[in-house]
Amino acid sequence: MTVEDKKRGRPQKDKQALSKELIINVAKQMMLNNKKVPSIRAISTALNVDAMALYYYFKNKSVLLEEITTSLISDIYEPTGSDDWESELIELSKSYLTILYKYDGLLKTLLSMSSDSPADVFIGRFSFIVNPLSLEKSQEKAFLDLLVDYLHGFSMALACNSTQALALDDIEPPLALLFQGVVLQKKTVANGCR
Amino acid sequence: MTVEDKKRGRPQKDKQALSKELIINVAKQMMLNNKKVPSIRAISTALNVDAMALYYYFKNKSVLLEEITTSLISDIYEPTGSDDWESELIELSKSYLTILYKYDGLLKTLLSMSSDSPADVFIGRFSFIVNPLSLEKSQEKAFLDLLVDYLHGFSMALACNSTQALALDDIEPPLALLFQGVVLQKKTVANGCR
DNA sequence: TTTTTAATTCTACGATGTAGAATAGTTTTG
DNA sequence: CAAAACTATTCTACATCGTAGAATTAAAAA
Repeated sequence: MTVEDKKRGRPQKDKQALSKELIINVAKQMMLNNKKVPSIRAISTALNVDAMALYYYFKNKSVLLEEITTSLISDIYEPTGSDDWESELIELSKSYLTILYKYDGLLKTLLSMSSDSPADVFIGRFSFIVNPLSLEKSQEKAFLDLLVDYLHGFSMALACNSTQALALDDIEPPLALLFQGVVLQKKTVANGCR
Repeated sequence: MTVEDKKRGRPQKDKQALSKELIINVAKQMMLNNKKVPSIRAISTALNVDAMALYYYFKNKSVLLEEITTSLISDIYEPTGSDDWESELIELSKSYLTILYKYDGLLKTLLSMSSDSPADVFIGRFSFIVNPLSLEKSQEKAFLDLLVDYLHGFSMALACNSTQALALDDIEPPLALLFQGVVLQKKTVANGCR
């Protein structure tokens, strides 16, 4: 009875607002501001709505987080089609890391999602970029696995090392090593050097 | 007033038990059994002690987790000194992953610890194993960074993919790629192949 | 013997996720 | 047009969590 005293029941048709999109957007904004996953109550407060209202739109919190995660896909770097695959991969990696960094706490959600996750999009774009290398299937898989798990690990390290500032460029030497490995492997096979 | 009704105050000298070590050991065992970080209350119940008793030994839960993490160091593979650095690194990596897998939820703790963490021990043993390669400082760092972050990422993937069984061997192709990169890089420099 | 210190339990608070019911509009149906 | 069904919301309540602070009791020191 302080100031607010919301009326129960379905709201009148005029100014209802509240929708999946609104909830997701507000939650995303809170993640950006507070650098952590907000509580259901915090989101609902920001929306000026009862906490349980969110459960009309999402079965539970983890579904909400999954949908937030899915909605991040559009932020992932879109390869230009240039044949400078190394630069393209670096660009892709950095944009992926930036997302994981900005929306801290979503990595676990992302990894436990079966599909529609930014990881899948990452994989698709990786394949596209790396296609001109015409690597063997198994080689490409090893390359990809090493890369994505590396990025996930790096992103966790970023998130935990609160002392350090974001040092995205730190991925370059390891990536360079990785790329050289792939390149040299191909060249070696090609001209018989050993 | 069910059955138990513990006496308050300092216990008599005879059968006190309770110590840092006991708490840590019980907590570790619970992590192994339940595959997750136990709550303070759960640990104290297992110890048949009030929850707040644990706070006499640890400032807060995260300190307890840090000490658990530190205590895992002894489980990390000790290199034999063999000059087969690739096998040694694989062995080291697998033992590290096994720990991270068995004690799920400790990765975050580990990453935010400033020292005495298994990661530091890992780094030390890595350096030892890789020493005969006499890599340049920056090369060795890139190698290490790529490896540890890869392992951390892989371990997260393991922990999240609850459907799959532990597939430690899946790290071998990526590691092979990584190793080949390092090796070929050296050979190339050595005999001028390009 | 008194005082201090050590080791414990009790009570309680503020988060958190969320189940279940009450409520009040809106839409559909007879 | 009234009744029934559905939709979208608030309210109340619970279990769990970490942990602050005080009370309590035994042991150790003075």
